[in-house]
Amino acid sequence: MLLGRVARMYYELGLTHQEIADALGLSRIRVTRLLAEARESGMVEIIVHVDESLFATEEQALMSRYGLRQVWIAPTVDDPAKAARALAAVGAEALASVIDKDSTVAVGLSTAVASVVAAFPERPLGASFIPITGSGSGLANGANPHELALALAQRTKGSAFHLPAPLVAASREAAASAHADPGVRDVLTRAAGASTLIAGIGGTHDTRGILLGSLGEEERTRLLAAGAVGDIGGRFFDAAGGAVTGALDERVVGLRLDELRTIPNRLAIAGGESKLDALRAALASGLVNMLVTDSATAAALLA
Amino acid sequence: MLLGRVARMYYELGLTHQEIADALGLSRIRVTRLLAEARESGMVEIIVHVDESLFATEEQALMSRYGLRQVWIAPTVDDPAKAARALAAVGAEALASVIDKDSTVAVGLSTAVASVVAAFPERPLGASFIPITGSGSGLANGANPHELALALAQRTKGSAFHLPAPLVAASREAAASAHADPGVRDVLTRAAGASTLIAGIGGTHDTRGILLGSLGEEERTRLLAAGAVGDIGGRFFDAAGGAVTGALDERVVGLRLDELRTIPNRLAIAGGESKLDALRAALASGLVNMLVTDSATAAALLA
DNA sequence: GTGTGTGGTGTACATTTGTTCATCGGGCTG
DNA sequence: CAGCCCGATGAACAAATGTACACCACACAC
Repeated sequence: MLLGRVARMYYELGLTHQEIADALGLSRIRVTRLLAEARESGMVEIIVHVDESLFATEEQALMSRYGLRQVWIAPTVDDPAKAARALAAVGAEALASVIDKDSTVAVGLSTAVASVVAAFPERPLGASFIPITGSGSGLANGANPHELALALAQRTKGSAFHLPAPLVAASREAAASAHADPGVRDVLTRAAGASTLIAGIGGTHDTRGILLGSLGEEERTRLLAAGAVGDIGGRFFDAAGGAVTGALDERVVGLRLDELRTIPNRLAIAGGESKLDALRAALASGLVNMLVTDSATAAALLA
Repeated sequence: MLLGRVARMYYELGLTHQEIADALGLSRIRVTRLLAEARESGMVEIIVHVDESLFATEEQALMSRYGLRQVWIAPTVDDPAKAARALAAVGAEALASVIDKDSTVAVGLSTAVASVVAAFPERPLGASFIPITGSGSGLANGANPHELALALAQRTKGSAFHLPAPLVAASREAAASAHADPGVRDVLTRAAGASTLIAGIGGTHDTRGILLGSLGEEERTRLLAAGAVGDIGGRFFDAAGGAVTGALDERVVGLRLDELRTIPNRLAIAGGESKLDALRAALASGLVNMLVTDSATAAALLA
């Protein structure tokens, strides 16, 4: 109610925060916050009436080059925080355009997906969201797949599933027994039967990835030696898109790459130079068939 | 094209003017101006999803008190310039909601109408606009009724008529001969047959009105002595809404009050204490049946 | 009661946005 | 060709907006 008054006074009547505050007996800062809330909540909708995309030609080129269903490109910006936000905004747009109320969406774990979730507008699409991996134990908040699924479900007034298992179990036996749990089994089966996958792609060039950052040095060198160039949901793959198996892989709880491939719409979100090798492999091998990236990465993928 | 890129980068991706400028090789100031243009041109649309009006109860009260078809109220603000803009924004909304492509709109001359025109969004409604009075000779620009009609026609991709005559002729004979001109006759007949009237209301308490300000002291006292409390399009009326005739009235070129009354939708835009008496008379006598005003004036009209 | 957090609030500051003004160049007129 | 006007441009400034931080009140636990 107050929200609506403030929003209309600002956006329709062009008053300043201060003037609205004076008129309504609030503090300016309060008005500022109410306006932010009004935008967040979707009460204020800003539409730019332009049909064609910002990078229509590059998107077209990437689609035909790698046989992709759809590509979205965000402009590359210097400030990394801003770049992530821009990528996330485009990613949110992409996700929103791909899903509808009948969609079941498998949700991967990555910082890119996390920021897409944060940028996702509240809109009653009513889809279901299912994590494709277990949760990290001591991870920073917002970086658990079920948190992401839950947040998406809340924003779309849809439903979320929870995968009660760790992302990386302590041993291969522990992982096997987690997979054997009926609840886990059920959720993973649902995830494999999803209509859409949204996932980030981890690179192997730096140690900032959620998973890679948590591994020991030894584990990392073993992965690199096995030819790993990147991962989706903790499942590493090589330059040809083949699964990199081994000790780590056997401890991961989540869908395998061959299971992911059964999902019809597979949307990857990734940008930046460190992801290039991983992206090339994932795209060329058809691991994903839709892409959200930034313009510099797009150019590199086309070169 | 550039406009669209800039608008999307700003509103959809949340980049700052500076960042967009850097990315596109423009100066920041240029981006600022492009964004202003994008908003002006309607390329950027901002919708606040709130059903009820800001002052629903007051609007309802005014409607039943004076038997009006519709009332719109803008918040009262201290800064007069801002207050005028807020009133104009609400007035533009009101006008836009009242007319459609089949409307013929009779346009009165007043500063309030002029600012509504300035605030009117570009939208292809395609109505016709017809001035109800002649044009002032030496008036500041933007304050000629045919300029207002023309501007409205441009913004709605509609058509405008021109009334080639002075607002106040030099003598009653000159006014009569102007009225006798077939072109003038024709336009005034069209105006009288309009579906909608939009007009400001002039008060008699200060000399800032477009018309009143141009009159001599003697003329003014004569009007006041005759009981004039306000005017619409140069036609003064008394507290009962009756026409104030006399030397000035005979020199005015434009529709008479009884002719205005034949227009079905009669929308007045006026606010401020100096207009109160005029508004009361116009509303109570049914001279107008729709009103745009500010909240303080609304409260005074209800008291 | 005391500690401890949590949500809401405003102050002070940093950043972003908008506006004014002087300048520049290009085209038109005399 | 000079003179002039007009629109476009950016620099410099003013205003508006957003954010980090400190504070307070309240609730809850011990």
